[in-house]
Amino acid sequence: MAGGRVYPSNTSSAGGSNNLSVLLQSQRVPSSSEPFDPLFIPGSSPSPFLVSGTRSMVSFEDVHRANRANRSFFRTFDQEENGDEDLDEYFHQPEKKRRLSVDQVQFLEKSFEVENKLEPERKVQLAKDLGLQPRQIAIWFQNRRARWKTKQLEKDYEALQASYNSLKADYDNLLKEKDKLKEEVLQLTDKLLVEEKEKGNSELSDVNKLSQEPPQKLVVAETASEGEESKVSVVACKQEDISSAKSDIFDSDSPHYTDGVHSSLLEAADSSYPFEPDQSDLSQDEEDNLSKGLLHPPSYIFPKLEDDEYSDPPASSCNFGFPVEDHAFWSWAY
DNA sequence: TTGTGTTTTATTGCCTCC
DNA sequence: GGAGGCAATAAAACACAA
Repeated sequence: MAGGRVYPSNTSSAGGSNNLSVLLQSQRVPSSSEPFDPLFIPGSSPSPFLVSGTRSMVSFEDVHRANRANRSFFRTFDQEENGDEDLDEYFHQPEKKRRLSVDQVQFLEKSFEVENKLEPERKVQLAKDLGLQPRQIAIWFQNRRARWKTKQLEKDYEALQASYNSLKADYDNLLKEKDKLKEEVLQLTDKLLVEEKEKGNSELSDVNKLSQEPPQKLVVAETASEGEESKVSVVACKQEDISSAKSDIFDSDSPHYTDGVHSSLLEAADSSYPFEPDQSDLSQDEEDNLSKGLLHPPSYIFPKLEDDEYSDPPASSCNFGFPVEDHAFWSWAY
């Protein structure tokens, strides 16, 4: 026994049987046709249940008659009591567990719905009403609470799973939307690059025509608006990405630079700069190469080449025209 | 009929509360 | 320290397929 607790054995009539149950046991002579009538003692119980100890020898005419077809412990009793010769063996064999009747269980269920905890008074009252041992009532409530807890856990789990599935669906939809937007941004970026490239080509041909003119003409390009400058940087950045060879343009270690000063500028200042030779003879491919920066870029594309920016290309040169603050966007998009 | 899985009843040991 | 609750578990009762 746990903790010195002494429980009257529910499977032993010696432990918990009262006088009534002893009387009932002694009178128990069920027949296969009417197994309960001999057990019925009119007016002997205030409740429809009259059980002797754990054997659950019930004599409840009302409930019994209403539930003859029900599977109850009476059926078990009937099955086991098939003749007088078995009776003696039955009464001497070790007590077996008997299930409560459907009506007893219903009664207990109703009581459980009202309150799942069992106060001592209620326990005694239920035991009286059902003709069971108070200990049986306590055990039933205990087991019933355990079942309720298990069911509750299952419900909680299902609720959590439903919530998770819903959230995951939302998340998946957001991911799809993000990919869609990402694709859209790429398409728009490409479109912008193509436009800038075309614009660059047309301006380049203008420069080629003007290359014979004094250098102060180029200053006009240098004083271009800030918006135009950023657009140009878009082209420059994309060029970087196209080929590593092109990065030489921005590399301070590149032979194209002299002490951080782009040679083209120095050469541009020199009227003898060989850039001038017959620009009109440039093929379309060469012009493309020029616009892609494969050749020395014209100063109007890279204004202020003398600045330290060129020895150490700013991060913003890689922002595809977006301000630096938009890096958060790109980190999100990629 | 029998083997097997599930449900129900009951026990045990530990813990908390008064 | 006793009463009662709970988790783990045993064991009987039951359901059901083969």
